[in-house]
Amino acid sequence: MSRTERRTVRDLRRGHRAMLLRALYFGGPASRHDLCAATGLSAGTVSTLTADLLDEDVVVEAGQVDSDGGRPRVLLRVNPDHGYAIGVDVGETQVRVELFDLGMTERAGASYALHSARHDPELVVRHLLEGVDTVLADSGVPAERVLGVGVGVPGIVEAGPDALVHATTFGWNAVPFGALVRAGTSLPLFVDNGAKTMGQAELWFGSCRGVSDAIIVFIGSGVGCTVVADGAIYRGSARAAGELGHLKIAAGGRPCRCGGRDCFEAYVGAEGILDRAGIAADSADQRPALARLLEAGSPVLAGTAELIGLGLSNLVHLFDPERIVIGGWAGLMLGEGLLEPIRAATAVNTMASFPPVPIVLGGLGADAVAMGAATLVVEEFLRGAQAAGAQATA
Amino acid sequence: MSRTERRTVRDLRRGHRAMLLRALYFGGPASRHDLCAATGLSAGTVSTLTADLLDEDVVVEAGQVDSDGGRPRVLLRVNPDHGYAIGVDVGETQVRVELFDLGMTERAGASYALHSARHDPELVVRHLLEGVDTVLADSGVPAERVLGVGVGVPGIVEAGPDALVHATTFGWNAVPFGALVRAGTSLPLFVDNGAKTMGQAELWFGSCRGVSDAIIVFIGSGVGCTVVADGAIYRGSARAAGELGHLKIAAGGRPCRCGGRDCFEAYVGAEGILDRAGIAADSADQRPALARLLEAGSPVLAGTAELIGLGLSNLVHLFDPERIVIGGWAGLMLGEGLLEPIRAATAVNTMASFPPVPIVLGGLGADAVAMGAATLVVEEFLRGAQAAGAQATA
DNA sequence: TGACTTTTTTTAAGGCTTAGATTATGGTCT
DNA sequence: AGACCATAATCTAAGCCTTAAAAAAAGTCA
Repeated sequence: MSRTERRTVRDLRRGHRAMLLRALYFGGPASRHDLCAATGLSAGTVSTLTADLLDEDVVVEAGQVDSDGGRPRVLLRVNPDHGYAIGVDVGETQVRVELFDLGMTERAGASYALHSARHDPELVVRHLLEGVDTVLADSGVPAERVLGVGVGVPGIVEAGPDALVHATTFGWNAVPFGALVRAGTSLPLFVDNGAKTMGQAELWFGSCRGVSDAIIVFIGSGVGCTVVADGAIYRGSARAAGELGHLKIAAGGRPCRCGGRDCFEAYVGAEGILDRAGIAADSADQRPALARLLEAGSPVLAGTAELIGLGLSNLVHLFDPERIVIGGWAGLMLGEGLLEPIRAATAVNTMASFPPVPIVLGGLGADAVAMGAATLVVEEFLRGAQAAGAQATA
Repeated sequence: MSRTERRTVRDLRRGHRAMLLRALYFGGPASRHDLCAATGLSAGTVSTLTADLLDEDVVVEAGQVDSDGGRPRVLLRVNPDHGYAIGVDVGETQVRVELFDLGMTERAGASYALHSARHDPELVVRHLLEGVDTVLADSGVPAERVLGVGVGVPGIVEAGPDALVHATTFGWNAVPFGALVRAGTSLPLFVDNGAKTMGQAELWFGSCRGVSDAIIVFIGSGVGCTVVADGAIYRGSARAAGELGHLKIAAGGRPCRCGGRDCFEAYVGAEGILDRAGIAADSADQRPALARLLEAGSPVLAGTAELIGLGLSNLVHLFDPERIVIGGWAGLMLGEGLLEPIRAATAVNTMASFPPVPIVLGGLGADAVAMGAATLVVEEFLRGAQAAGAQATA
């Protein structure tokens, strides 16, 4: 039943243009000849398409490669200064705003601490807007060259212009986050779950590069995940897929902050782990508290690895991924010491007929959420690839 | 990263042709004018494409619709006799072979009983091949008009020409099922997991018609499921996705026939239910035994509904479906009396931020596996839509 | 019978890709 | 140094495809 779109002969060109741009973006500098091989297009088509892109300054030349007996090939690459993307991580402890060029080099950043029970949407939005102004000023990038702002938030983000956010841990219930931000800026806006933006960052630049079926698990205070199916993020019918944190994994009856019981997150999220170890920590203190716990050792940790493995085996059975990545600040901390037990527990709980699934740590650190949020903007750019000005004023 | 294919101007026509054929196949009889609206193509294109299809006898006229003041529209539909598809259900208790025309009307069928511990691959293949000969003879359809044979088998089916099958319950470990069948027939062959073929049948003709994100749960002796993502079946990296049966759901420690513990199937599959109720039944006797249990009532049943609801809530959290369908012979039997408790248990275990998910029973009965297997053949036909002869001899 | 509707087919125009020919650019051999 | 070769990039002619508009077909209604 999968929908196929009507296509005109011009869509071919648009599609090929996007293909070429993707190949150039992810395939580093390449000559026109290389692009023929990468895209399967003929030399003539590559030639005219690249001429367009060069004209528009989307692509620039990047030196030559000496040949051994022939005309040297001219390398091309996406112009990193053609446009910029702002990524925002709305986390439990802070709002982090970063400005990237198209090459995903960070040009400026700003952070605003949040305190427990002070996750007022208006405050968060004020921080966000101030952050945008700050990174623009610090980097000297004019606003009209910014292709958009991507935001990663906790909880479920409904589709639609208002981007309604449901985040139980923030006490947000259908907060029109998108509408609030749009009231303060005219930049194109993209809002998604933070675990998903992290997943996209790992998919594009981290431990999942080139993998087409993968799962990226985010472990912070809470737990979420990104499912990558056939190279794209799987979102489900209401953009709520991947709510790994509230999977029911055991019959111990442990209450979860979502109001339910037996949720995965209540056992293996940082808050859950600390609580099970008898440590009460304010959200801002969880990182050091977890670090101390890991250093001191605790019987809770072995059980945590077991439970994570159990959860991951469920993901393997249902999604059959090629690879699993563990990220998020707590996930990265846990992974340092517990990766082997987690791998073992996952294997034990997985049927033998499944091929063994590599489990690795995220390669981008804890900043991946903001970077991934910026990739939402770049994704749109790669799809359409209009000139920067045209997009910003649309 | 999602791959885009290079396309030539002729691919446009091929794509539009397939689009048109799909619209006609699923949209019932329609006039050329209707097809313009359905596909978005211009009248001219629809006219030439349908002319081709009529020439090739893929499509036939199906009467006229009287107009009120204008040229009457000529209705077109896919020619049901243009080709035929054979679907095979390799189940725990029998091998069922059915022959369908393109309109999915059953033209002939044959069954071969299997007995416990007699799931020898060679025997199954012999039954299958004999069944194919029988349905051809009974229906009078010449073999060269058969577009292919689709087979639904238990367990995991690896991609590749040999179609290696791993089915622990049959004792099959990497059985080259496809190779064995191909040795006995030259018809195009499609092999997939039986739960997935059933899912595709429900998606095309049953309780999931027109739904683009759904989950179809198969409950028989064991348990499996089909994940429909964006109108297509989600298969994962090794075609093993959707192994719902071996999801870990509780910490009761109940052993599963897969060798693991706490598997969903060990609790809510027919075998598991009967076992928990203290009834030992040979695979051939499970249906009547379960029927008796349901009639007599048992405290095990309420718990079963609870556990099914728990499992379904996990699916909701991870996949965010628009709808859940319960099928399979045991699922349909359980659903008659337990659908409400299952719905309630699912809702209780699902976070409030999820929209409520309708849970319904399969609409095609227990024969859906074989029908779905035949749809694998039709799916290929709709993709390429070559003439019947050309495909069979390829 | 003639005006009006609606459906289909035909026709002219414009765009796209490809394959092959041509031009550009530099190395290699004598 | 100059002729010749190899590789890269561009140009050109040919073939398809879709669309929009015009024309034809087939009825209804006054």
